Order: sequence, then structure tokens, then C-alpha cells
Amino acid sequence: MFPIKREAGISGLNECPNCRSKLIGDTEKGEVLCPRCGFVAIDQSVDVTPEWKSMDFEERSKRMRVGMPSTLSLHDQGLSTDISADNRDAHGKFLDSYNRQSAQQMKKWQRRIRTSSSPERSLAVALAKISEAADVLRLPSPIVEDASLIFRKSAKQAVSKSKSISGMAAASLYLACRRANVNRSLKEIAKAAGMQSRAAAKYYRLLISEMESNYVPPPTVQKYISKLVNKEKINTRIERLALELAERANESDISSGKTPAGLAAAYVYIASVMCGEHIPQREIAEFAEVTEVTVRNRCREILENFTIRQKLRPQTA
DNA sequence: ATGGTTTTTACTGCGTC
DNA sequence: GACGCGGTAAAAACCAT
Repeated sequence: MFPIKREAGISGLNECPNCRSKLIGDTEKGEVLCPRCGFVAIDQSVDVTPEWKSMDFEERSKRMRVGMPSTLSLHDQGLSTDISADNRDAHGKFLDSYNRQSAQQMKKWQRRIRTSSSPERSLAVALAKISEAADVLRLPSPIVEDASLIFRKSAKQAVSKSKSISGMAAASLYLACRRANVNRSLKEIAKAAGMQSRAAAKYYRLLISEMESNYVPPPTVQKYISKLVNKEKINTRIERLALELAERANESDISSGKTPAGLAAAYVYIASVMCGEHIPQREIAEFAEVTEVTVRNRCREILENFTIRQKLRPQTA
């Protein structure tokens, strides 16, 4: 038996963060990893390929089964069986009264058993929460899968023991976004999960301190700028300029400890002024989810530390 | 717990349209 | 006068110790 290779899709991560080579999935070990440096993006993923081999179409179609692929976002991975509700036997005939009664009993018990134990129940609730929040934020399903996996792991390691379920769900979703390079602030996710961002931050810290072995770098200021620009459909000229400014300023000492969002807002603001479009601070601050004061302070620091003035002239072209 | 840093809240004054 | 902007003080939040 040789390992079956497939494209990495489940994590939402396609590229190794260390060496940037394409990640591959090893379904035998249930891992998604980097072939060059051995970075493991995901382990314990579910093998979704068939367990059989087929030589031709006929054989394949005989062995083909129906049903949805298994998913980590349902507490039983979508693998449980439902007893149908229409009270018929395997031949399509209606059950007699005795069998009908016993079928009803079985249905009732199956329902109970499926989410019987407490961990099972909270898992179900949490995964529902993740899906719901992801739905609100229009996040793609690979992220939901990854978030579900993260939550499962945290539950396994008892990180989430006696913690708020929605808190851990939000934290898992946020980490999944970070891993997949999807720029969603913790604030947004907390809001979608119906909780305070302050609380969500606490759970996120807990989550990474307890279980994240490989460090996920925070989004760059450039990412924030792009997000800000996309969100408000700001002229791409401004975006390019803001990105250039950010790159030239190179963040040396003004950025440490400051929220990247505020810095990004400041760059976009400066760029907008330089382009002659002049977006009010008020608006930019709102879009970036920071205060005007913060925008002003960042602006002041940027303008103090770097002589951008030389750039003021040519942009009129 | 505490202290230092950063962000927010709230308010004021200035210049311009 | 409304608006955008700059500044400040105090409260709140955050982070490392």
C-alpha cells in the first residue's frame, strides 16, 4: 500500500508558512504537511477518499455510495444514521402496529443516544455555534472545518473544560481564520458569535497558550490596509500609495505595541490626503474600528518620524 | 496584584466652507 | 453654525512582571 496523496483543501491553508511550498495531504496519516520542511498544518483530518480501489468505471459505479461527505463541523461528523420517519419496512410496506411502536421507541432512543453524553452535547452546541458565526461572516467551509477541528482538539485536551462554549467557539474560529490568512478581527467574530470581544480575546489567548504549537503570525499592516480599502471601496490608487508608505516606513519603532488597525487607518488617511481625495478621519476610524484619536496619534507619529513630505509632490500625475 | 503603555471617552478650541 | 481637525485629561483596557 502506498500513501494516497491529495491536494490540501481541508485546512484552507495551501502554502507552507515557513518555506512557501505547496502543502500536500497525506490521507494515510491524516495530515496535511509541507513536503520540504515537514511543517504539519493539520493532523487528525478525516480521510475522505474511498477505502476501495476500482479498476474501471463499472466497478467504480457498483461500489459508489451516496450520502454527504463526512464533516468535522457536525459533532458526529455526519456519520450517524437516521431512522426514517415514514414507518415503512425495507420493502416499502407499512409497518404493522406492533412494529411501528417499536420503531418509534428505537427512534426516540437513537435521538437520545446520539447526543447523550455531556461532552457530546457541548461539542454539538459549539460546532453549531461555529457554523452559525461563520455563516454570518460568510466564511468558507474549509475554515469552518478547521475551526471545528481546533475546537475538537481543545476539548480533547480539556482546554475548554468549564469554559464558555461560545467563547471557545469564537476563539477556534478566529484561530482558523488566522491560519488561513483570512482577515477577520477578533472583534468581528465575537460580534457574530454574540459576545464581547474582550471575553473572546481571553479565550483566544487561553486557546493558543494551551495548544498552538506553531506560532501563527499576526496579520501585517498591509493586510489591514487591503481589508480597509476593500471594505469601503476606496480608490485603489489610495491603497497602492498607503501600501507603499507602509513599506517605506518599515515599521521600525512606531509600530511596536500599537494596534495594526490604527496604523493602517493612518496610512490610508495620509494616502487619501496625498491623493487629494481626503477621506475624513471620522470615516476611516469607523471603518478600521478604532478611534479618531488613535488615527491622529498614528498620523502624528508617522509624520514625525519619517519625512514623507518629499512624496507629496509627484502624486498629482 | 501592579505598574507602564495604549486606547477610548469626552470635551474644547481653531479655522473653513 | 456645521464640519473636519488637533489637542488634552482622565478612565478603561491591555500586557508583562
